Order: sequence, then structure tokens, then C-alpha cells
Amino acid sequence: MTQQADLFKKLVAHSKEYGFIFQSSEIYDGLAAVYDYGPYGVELKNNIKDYWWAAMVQMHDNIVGLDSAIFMHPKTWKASGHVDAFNDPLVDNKDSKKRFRADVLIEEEIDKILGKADKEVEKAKKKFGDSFDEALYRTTNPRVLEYTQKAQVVTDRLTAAMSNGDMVAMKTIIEDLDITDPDTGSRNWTDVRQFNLMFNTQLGNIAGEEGKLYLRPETAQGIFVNFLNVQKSTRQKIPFGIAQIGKAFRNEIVARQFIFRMREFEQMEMQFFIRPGEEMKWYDYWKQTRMNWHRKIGTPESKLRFKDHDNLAHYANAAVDIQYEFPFGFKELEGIHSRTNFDLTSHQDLSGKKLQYFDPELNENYVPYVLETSVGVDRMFLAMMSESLQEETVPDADGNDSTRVVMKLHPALAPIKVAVLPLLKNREELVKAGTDVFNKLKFSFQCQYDEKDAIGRRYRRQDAIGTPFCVTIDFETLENNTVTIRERDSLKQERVHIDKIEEIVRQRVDMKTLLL
RNA sequence: GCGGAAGUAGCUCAGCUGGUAGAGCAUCAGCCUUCCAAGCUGAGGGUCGCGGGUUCGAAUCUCGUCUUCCGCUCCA
Repeated sequence: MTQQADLFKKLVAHSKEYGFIFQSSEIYDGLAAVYDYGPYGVELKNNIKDYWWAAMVQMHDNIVGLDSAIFMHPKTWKASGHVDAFNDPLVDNKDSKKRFRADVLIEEEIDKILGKADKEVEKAKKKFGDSFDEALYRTTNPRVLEYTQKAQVVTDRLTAAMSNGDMVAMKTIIEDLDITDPDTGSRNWTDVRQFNLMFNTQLGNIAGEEGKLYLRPETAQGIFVNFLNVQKSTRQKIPFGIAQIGKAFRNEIVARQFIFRMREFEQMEMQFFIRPGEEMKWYDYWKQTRMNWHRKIGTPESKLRFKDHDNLAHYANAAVDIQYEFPFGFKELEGIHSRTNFDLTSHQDLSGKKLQYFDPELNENYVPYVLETSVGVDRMFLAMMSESLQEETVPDADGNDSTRVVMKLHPALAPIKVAVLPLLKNREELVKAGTDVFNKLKFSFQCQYDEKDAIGRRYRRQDAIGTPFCVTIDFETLENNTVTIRERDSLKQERVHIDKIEEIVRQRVDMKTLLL
């Protein structure tokens, strides 16, 4: 565990030092759980997105792309259930340090009170035997009435407090009822606080509820509301999918573990529209397809696993996570959810617009079922970083052991594909030849030219950012137009003609190798 | 949000009981150098996270705050 923690620390430090990830607004002490991607980070991130897009959209003739806006009509989030379900009143017990949902605590207390009433009824039932009239007893017995009335009063207060969002009233209820921590019996509560996981902002200058807008907490809804637009404009037939990559925002209570849980994050989502009743077939299909995608990029099988959801979300009838073993344990990388027709039906009901598909084969209209795959881009990025960052012992110039830090990223994901390095910088001919090679290669790949420091140091610098190939220009280049091309992982060098470089590099960095 | 730990140069860290900041690596310039973190010379870079307090004097003591990590908690 310490070794793992150590690895994670190194990863965070490496990310900053080599320009992959910076903390947001660092000069102002940073902004919690918000991060920026540096020059190499953005390249790696773009490559991850390209790989996903190619695998999903380019390789499936029945999946098309979409880029919907972050702002959506507020009713969208009412329909999706986010307005209600993303809103929790929470309270902490200061002694036990445990956190509870205030409304749940109060509801449990109401159940307790009603339980007392039931007990009275049970006692009376035993006493009076067959002649017992339960309904009459419940409406007349003073003690039972006292309990039921008390429960009713509390229920009304709770309902009022919840619908008004009155957190002070919630606290008062907890105090009035002498609610204690279920485990420790402590009554030492903090104030009740409302946690809305959606960020909101204002549209134009309109204040209040009228102009209230949310930053989307997921990209999926942009796909659902455009379902018919896309289907009609591209003449799709079910089954078909809509893919989207975009930012989403959640005001997480605890956002931690570097870029694993951020308040602003990016998702790669695909909603696959299918016939009702076929969801389990597609659920299995996408489980396997998505798992293969992760394996293809070089993530070892031992570090990937499926994890079924114990509690299903309100919209799902089956859900599984693909987890990756991060330095801090197995955590979710991607979710695959059978979302039923919950979202489309809900939007149809609230908007009054039909969101149905006419299936010519069945000769009937229906609201399609939806199978969702959703990858966190940032989590994928973190997984790739954790997987590829390694320390190795290699011989130095004198044959002694030296440590090299190398990022063994899949060549298709590497930020820089080729580095062009003239052996010496004080020989004009070498510099000239190097510049020529660089200027040629830059049309095909993300390249870097470097002439500073000894050649060994430059190799290590490229290793640290995961560059798969280093092309070195030496004196032989000047004679016969050949260069050495050094491979990152094996450290092997091969002498090839200048005209061959592009082909050799392309073979390894092309996405095509991942899509087959 | 609670508890624990930490925050000093780009990175890793030193700075003893208060006396106004240092190392290694990195960066930049020049010289040298014919393949895996070489050498020489020189240079730049720090309001010691931020803000109060104590003190003649605070990186050091104290309070608050922000950020990060770990544990709880939460998690669509």
C-alpha cells in the first residue's frame, strides 16, 4: 500500500513536472478538484478521445456523433430526475463523525413513532381477541391517536421543510424529536445543509427561478432530446447509436484522488437505441465490446474487471462498471447501463412531444429502449498514466546502473510520436540535416526537435513523456541519408533510410492497429 | 463535512531550542562532446501557501484560512 501510495505521488508529481496536468488557478492557491491539462496532457487526452471516437463512430455505420450544448432547458433536468434526485439535505453528527441524510433520519423517526402505535394495537388485539375492531381502536384509543397524530404532524413538517428547502426547519425537527445517532446515541448535530450536485447559473439578466440554468451533470440528456433530430436527419434504423464527447459538471461533496473525481470532467458517452425487450442482448454485446476496447490499448486483463451495481439508479434495469486497478484500488472507469425507456418517456411526457420510432419490421410505434456506455475521459487518462509510468534500471554510458523514468504509453496515444535529434548541435551540417527531417515529418506526426544537451539526456527526456521513437542524425546521415531510429521500450536502434522513417513510425502509431 | 498528515526554487527536500533562506537535480547562455541522465564557466529563479497575532525580530511559536494526500462519509 505504501508502495502504491508512493507510485501515486510520483504520478502526480510527474504529471506536473512534465506538463501533463496542472492544478487550476494554481497562483491563487488552486481551486479544489479542478485541473488543467498541460501541453502533453492535452495531446494524450485528445488521442484517447480520438481512439474512442474512431472505435465507436467511425467503425460502426449505425453510430453517429453529436455535440450538444452544455446549457439545456431547465425542464430537461426535471425530466431526467436530476432536480429531485441530485438534491440531498445532509447532516453530520459531530461526535460519531458520521453523515446522514436529514430527511431519512426524520423518516426513520416517524416509522419509530408509528411502530409504537402498532405495538399498542397489537397489545389490544391480544387482550380483546376476536371481538377486536382494529379500525375503531385506531381512531379512538387516545394513546394510539397521540402517536399517529404526532407522526402526521412530523410528516407534514418534513414535507413543508423539504418543499421549501428550509434547512433550518429540518434541524429544528431533528432537535424537537431528540433524534440520536443510530450507532452512538449522540444528539450533537451540525446544521442541516443542502447539497445540490448540479451547478446552476442565470440565463441573461433574469433573476430567480425563471432564468435558472444548470450546467449539465451528464452529457446523455443532450442525446436524448435530439433523438428524433438525429434519427430523421441521418435516416437511422433501430438499432442505432449516438455518440458524444463533452464536459459535464457535478458539485461533488468530496472530490478527491487527483483527477479521478473532479467537479468539471469530460465524458465519452454513447446511447444505443434498441427495441424493447432486446436490452439484455445488447447489454451483453456492449459489455464485451467495451471491455475489448480497453484491452486493445494495452491495459492488462488482470487490472480490468466488471463490477455489477448493487443499487440500480432510478433509470436503469441493469448496470455494470468496468473497473481499472488504479494505484488506490479498483475504481470505475466506464459504466454500461441499460436505461430502459425511462429518459425518452420522461421527456415525452414533460415536453408533450412524441419521442417514438416507427419500426417497419414490426409495423408499430414505440419508445425505444436505451443501452448506454459512458467512459470518464479523465479517468481513462489517469488509468493510462498509471499504467504506463515506470521506473527502470538501464546501463549508462559507463555500463553502470542508472534509473530511467519512462512512460510506456501505447504509441497511438503518445503525445509526441517522433523526436528528431542531431547528434551534436555545434556541427552545422548535422543541425541542417536534422531540421530538414523534422520539417518533413511534422506534416505527418506530432514531432519534437531537440539539440540541447547530450544525446543520452535527450533520449531520457523523450522517455519521460512517452515518445515512442527518437530519430538521431549522425555523421553517417550526411554520407548516405540514413538515420538511427531508437525505440522507446526496447532501447534498440535501427539504421534506416530517411525516406523510411515515416512508414516505420506510422506502422506503430496508427490508430488502425487498435481498431482491427 | 469530520479526523490525521503536509505545504520552503520548476522537482525532491534541508533549515536544531525565533536572528531576515540553502543543497541536489532541473532551467538558460557559452565552451566542450561521434549514441542512452558526461564535463567546465557563468546566469536566472523563493513576498518560506495566504492572512492575522505574539515578539526588537517569525520559514521557525500561535490562531484562522486555502490547497493537497490518507481515513471516514457520500457517490447516477
